Amino acid sequence: MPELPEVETVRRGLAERLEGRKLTRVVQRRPDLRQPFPPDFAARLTGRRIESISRRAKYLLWHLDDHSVLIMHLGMSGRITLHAGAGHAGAAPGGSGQTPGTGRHDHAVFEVDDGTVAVFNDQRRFGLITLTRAESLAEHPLLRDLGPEPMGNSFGPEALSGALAGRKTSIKVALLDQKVVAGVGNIYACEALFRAKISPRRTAATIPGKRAQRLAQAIREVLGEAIEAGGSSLRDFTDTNGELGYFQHRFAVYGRQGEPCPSCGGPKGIQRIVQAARSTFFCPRCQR
DNA sequence: CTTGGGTCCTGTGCGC
DNA sequence: TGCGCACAGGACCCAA
Repeated sequence: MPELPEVETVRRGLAERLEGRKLTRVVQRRPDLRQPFPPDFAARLTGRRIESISRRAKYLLWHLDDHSVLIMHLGMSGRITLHAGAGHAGAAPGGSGQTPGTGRHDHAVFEVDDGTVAVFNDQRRFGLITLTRAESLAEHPLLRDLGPEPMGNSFGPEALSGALAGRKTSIKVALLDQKVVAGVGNIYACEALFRAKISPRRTAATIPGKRAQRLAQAIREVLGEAIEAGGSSLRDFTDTNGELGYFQHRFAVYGRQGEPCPSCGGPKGIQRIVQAARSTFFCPRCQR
């Protein structure tokens, strides 16, 4: 589900209400997600202060006051919601009236010292939660091979064409490789290629020069606009308050097979193909 | 090294 | 109404 813009939207919601707070209660409700929780998970977190919450690619990083870092990934269906403390008499969003954190797919619960409760929910359990040390964060196996942050200074046309050099796979499949650029997923790969007018079927290595410029620019633009819109909500995604994102209304191609191309209006319209077992949407007339 | 395919898991929507 | 299949914002692991 969540790609970079959705994870960034969640990060902002969490940071606003959890940074500076102390974890007073942590509940682990099953032994594993995509991988096992670390040993003594709840005990190692309880009493720790959350100093900051950052993001790398699609990973959320909770930096704690003992130099440990809580790493979270939302997989395809993960979400994190915040619920006001019991004394605050606010309707808990998405909680359907019951105690937050007790739902069928609520896998971990984090309560802080003002009573706010963060609930990690993941229907498909492709997400993960683990702990590491701040000193070795960059070398963590989950993070060490990630490519540049697309919104950062180390990403641009040169970095992109460098990462694509010699690769015979299609540009669409290459963009999903987190080593090429970190945080792009299926939706934004399709949307960026449309904006750059590049065919998703084009061989990745044939992108350098002007195409790499257009594509790097398109990736930054589409991700930036999606972050501003609070991400995209197709089926499960909500922000930490249970609110939907609205960038899905601005998709040019994703999920729009058969509709006229918003750019050329061509007769065949938007096509859907399958690449590496994922749907790709594009306009064969505009994208070359 | 790259690449393609299968896999994890639950849920929904469609055609028959 | 029921059943089976395709598909869903991701990313590992393994064989070739």
